[in-house]
Amino acid sequence: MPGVPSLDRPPAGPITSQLGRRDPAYLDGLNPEQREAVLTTEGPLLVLAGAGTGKTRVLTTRIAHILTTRLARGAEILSVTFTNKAAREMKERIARLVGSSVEGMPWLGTFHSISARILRRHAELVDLRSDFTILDTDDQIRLIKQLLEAENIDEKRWPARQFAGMLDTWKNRGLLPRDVSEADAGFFANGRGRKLYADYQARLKVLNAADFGDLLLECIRLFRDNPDVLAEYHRRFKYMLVDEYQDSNVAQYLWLRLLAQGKPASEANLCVVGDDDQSIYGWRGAEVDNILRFEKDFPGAKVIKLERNYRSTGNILSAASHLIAFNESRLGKTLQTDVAEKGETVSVTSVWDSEEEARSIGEEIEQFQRKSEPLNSMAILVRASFQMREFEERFITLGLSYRVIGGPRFYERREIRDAIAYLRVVANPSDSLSFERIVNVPKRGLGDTTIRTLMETARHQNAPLTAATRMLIETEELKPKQRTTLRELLGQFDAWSERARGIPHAELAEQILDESGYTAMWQNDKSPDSPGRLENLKELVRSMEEFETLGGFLEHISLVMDRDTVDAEDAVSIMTLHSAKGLEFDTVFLPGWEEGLFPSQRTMDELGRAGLEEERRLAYVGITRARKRARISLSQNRRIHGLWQSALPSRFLDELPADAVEVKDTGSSYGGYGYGGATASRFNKMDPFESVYETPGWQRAQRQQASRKSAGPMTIDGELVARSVNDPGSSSAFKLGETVLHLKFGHGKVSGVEGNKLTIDFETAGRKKVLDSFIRKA
DNA sequence: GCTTTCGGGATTTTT
DNA sequence: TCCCGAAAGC
Repeated sequence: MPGVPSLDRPPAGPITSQLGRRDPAYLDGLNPEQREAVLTTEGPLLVLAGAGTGKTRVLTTRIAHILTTRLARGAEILSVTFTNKAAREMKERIARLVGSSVEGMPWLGTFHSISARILRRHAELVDLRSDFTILDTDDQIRLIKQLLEAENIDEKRWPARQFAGMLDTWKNRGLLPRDVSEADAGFFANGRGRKLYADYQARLKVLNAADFGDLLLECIRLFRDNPDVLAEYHRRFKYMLVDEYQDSNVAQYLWLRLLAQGKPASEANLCVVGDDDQSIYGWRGAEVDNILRFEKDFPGAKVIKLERNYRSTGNILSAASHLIAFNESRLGKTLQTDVAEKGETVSVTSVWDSEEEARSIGEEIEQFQRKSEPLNSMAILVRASFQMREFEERFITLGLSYRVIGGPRFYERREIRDAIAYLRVVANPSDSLSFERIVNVPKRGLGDTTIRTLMETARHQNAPLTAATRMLIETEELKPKQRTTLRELLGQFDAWSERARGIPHAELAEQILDESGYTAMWQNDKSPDSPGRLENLKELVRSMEEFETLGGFLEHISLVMDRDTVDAEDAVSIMTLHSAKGLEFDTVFLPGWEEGLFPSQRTMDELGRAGLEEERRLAYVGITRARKRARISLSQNRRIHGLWQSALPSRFLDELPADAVEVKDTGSSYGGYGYGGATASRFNKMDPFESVYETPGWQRAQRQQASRKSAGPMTIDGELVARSVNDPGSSSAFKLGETVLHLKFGHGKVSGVEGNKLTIDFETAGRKKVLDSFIRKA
């Protein structure tokens, strides 16, 4: 192991000096704070790592340090991440540092994969068998639908999706059926929410299954009810590390606390790393509070702030820091850079509509491309995925290669889930849900009636679906045709299970797909996406080869829903702000900075001030993704759900520091009479427009104006929503030739009406195209 | 049992 | 506006 310090050093005591005269190579290049975070191995430690401050480096180096100084072996370190991607990355980096394989770190993984591992070992203690199935959202919803039907609950009125969402929320909070308050559960299906939850859990046990939430909850139950088991893990884990701690939810917190209880809280060797300013998953149950109160939970915890940013230019950091400072609930960090160069200013560009936004960003990208900037170094980060389409369309026209990150995941595709269902039944014939999924896929002439009979028998006999089917085909209960079909299908499954022992599982999968008629089903399908589906199936078989056993592959599938898109092609990335966390690019485009879209109105409605702060953190995440250039844009008009809506500039724009920001105006690009300047005004304190339209009075006026128009536009936080141009009942209240007043452009005469878009000749500003919601009669 | 049509809904997303 | 998922028709 060249370059790695010898393994027989004495355990590290307080900091460097005892490590020997010369520091080990892995500490090279760490700044003092990072180094301290690595070397403070004993006791609780909170590392607050701002964006781009080398968080992952600290984590991996810390583990490398523990390993090389022999404080613990790999198997004695618990290190938890949220995503499989992060876990994979850490494994790779530790391997690079320590120079050996990572096989020795069995407890590095996500909360869920580690929980699954623990549960399989002690399954019988939580009423499961060790081969329990892990349900994903899709399975979960199918199961809930069955329950709703059994309870005679109208699925139209009480959608299974909604209940799945509630279950998720409860499980995130660590609530069992008995803990759910009536108030919480009561409204669903007229007070049957709690019973449904209990029924659902009972059903899971019958199916020998656990959903994602259960992986954690059952683990918590296991630890609480079996102190001896918990003690075993206390002895095992000498060091615990948690990445992205700001994203942890209540259940994960409880899980962690139990595991940390082996010692008094003030002595726990627990290191959590995170950034309260990057907590963007509150809507999914993450509790920023976990990180905010770490010091209370673990008295005497050391807190180390990493504030030196190695990623972005001064202007970008200044913009991000200035913005995030508007949040009240934060621990407070300030990013600093050693680089004297401030770099390019952050630009804010106002455009007429989202089409122009896509066009101008496309042009800019082409310019960069001409200057030999790789497309890989550029990204477009949007708030909501519907914004992506406009860019895709534009880039296709331009012939600009792009890739969409996120989006429908590979393992969620129908053909993949079907194929997996076949494999699951082969691996575990009592997997009723999977059997049910594919029993009539491809179509085998088994309808509702047949399947219902199967399920009822299974319920009466308290047996898995396959076993029930086996029984039924020996009776006269089914029609001869169906009986034969089922007998043949079961025969096929028997044959496959038999073969599973003899041949490689990838090969087996191929045979199953062919012999079941599944491949043929898509080959005969004329729809345009069937070739893609066949391609995906091939890809699935290919990816199976990487696994030793079928079981190993299926476990991976259930827990690792992401797929590495190792895409060599040079392309611009398009993704949501959420999926951009943890990534970085030279140039980042941030479109759609408009009130209602970003910050999202819905978040603010649902979570109030906390929601606004989370949106602001999202903006912070977005800006800090940029190394050299951040380009913000906003559109004055946006079509959402087919409705034209006028938009006000995002309040976040006001929170950017004037000296790091440059306001551009492409108003002219809309046929020469674009409605530009409104944004500029937000940075120009002389302009009356800004001061006026933000006052409560102006907003009230707008609201009144809105309510006066019958069936008129809705009000969004005091802002008028533009009406559809196509809506005949909503032609503008303004007439040609009428004299009007615009808050920015002053007096003018209406020279054109097009739905609620008006062309107006202003006395001073000339001809402009504006929305009527910005206009008052003079 | 399979295909068409209608209606409702429409952020962010991992495991 | 557009897409997806459940009832009606063949």
